[in-house]
Amino acid sequence: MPELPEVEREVRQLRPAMEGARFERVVIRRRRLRTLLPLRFASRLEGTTVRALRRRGKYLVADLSSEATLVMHLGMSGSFDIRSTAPASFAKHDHVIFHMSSGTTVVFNDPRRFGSMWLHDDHSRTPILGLGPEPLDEAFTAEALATAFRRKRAPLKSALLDQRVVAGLGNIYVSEALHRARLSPARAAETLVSPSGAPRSGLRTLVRAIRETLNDALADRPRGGDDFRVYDREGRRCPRRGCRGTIKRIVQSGRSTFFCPVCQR
DNA sequence: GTAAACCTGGCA
DNA sequence: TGCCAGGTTTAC
Repeated sequence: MPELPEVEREVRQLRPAMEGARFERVVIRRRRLRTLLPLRFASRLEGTTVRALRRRGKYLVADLSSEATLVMHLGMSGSFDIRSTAPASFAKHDHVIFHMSSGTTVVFNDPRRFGSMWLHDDHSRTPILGLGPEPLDEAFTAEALATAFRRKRAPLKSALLDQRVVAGLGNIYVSEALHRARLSPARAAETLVSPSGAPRSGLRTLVRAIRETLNDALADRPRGGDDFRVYDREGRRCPRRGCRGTIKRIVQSGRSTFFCPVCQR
């Protein structure tokens, strides 16, 4: 469940267990995640304290007392379990276990193993380095997006999935935000930028729509099913007031996109 | 640019 | 059995 709102929720839940706490024992049950955890991963972590736990895009970032940084990504199916007592046994896909000095045990579970972790001494070559702006930060403006979209022929859908353009959007919230902005996912990104490089009005609408979509998702309780306007709603009525359209599913660069062909242009 | 690859599990 | 899944990277 991992786009920006879900990762943010994960970070907020982990904070009480991890911030200010020390890694007492780290157990790696499977080293081969999306990347291979280095041999000394556990020993380098043990004894260090988490100064702060934060989110950057879809990454969780722990700043450590050792000056190193622990970066974590949930992939498609990763999640953290917080247990107040050390579990007697582990589930099939429990890959990494943090025994914290706070007394809680944090278990990283990931059936598909698309998630991973990195431990960096220096701040170079971190996966978070190339990320675009945080969509909920002030730096995420129509002007900033216009720079990224200028002469970009890619459809809006794939342009917004590009984490270098904006960090944290995924397949669900791109569909949701584009519907809210009444923009077609197939439209070329560059059509929202004027020849001078200035943002067109649709781009301002899009920036607002992205913010609202993410803020709504953050305010809600965890996803429960019928929470989306268009995502996974092929064949259903468009939820926009007065629109008689039907939600369509198309495939763009190998991934499902849901939209209303009537009100999204 | 898009397709395939990395994995497992759930569902028609 | 085959297809689909909220991600990212690598390879045509």
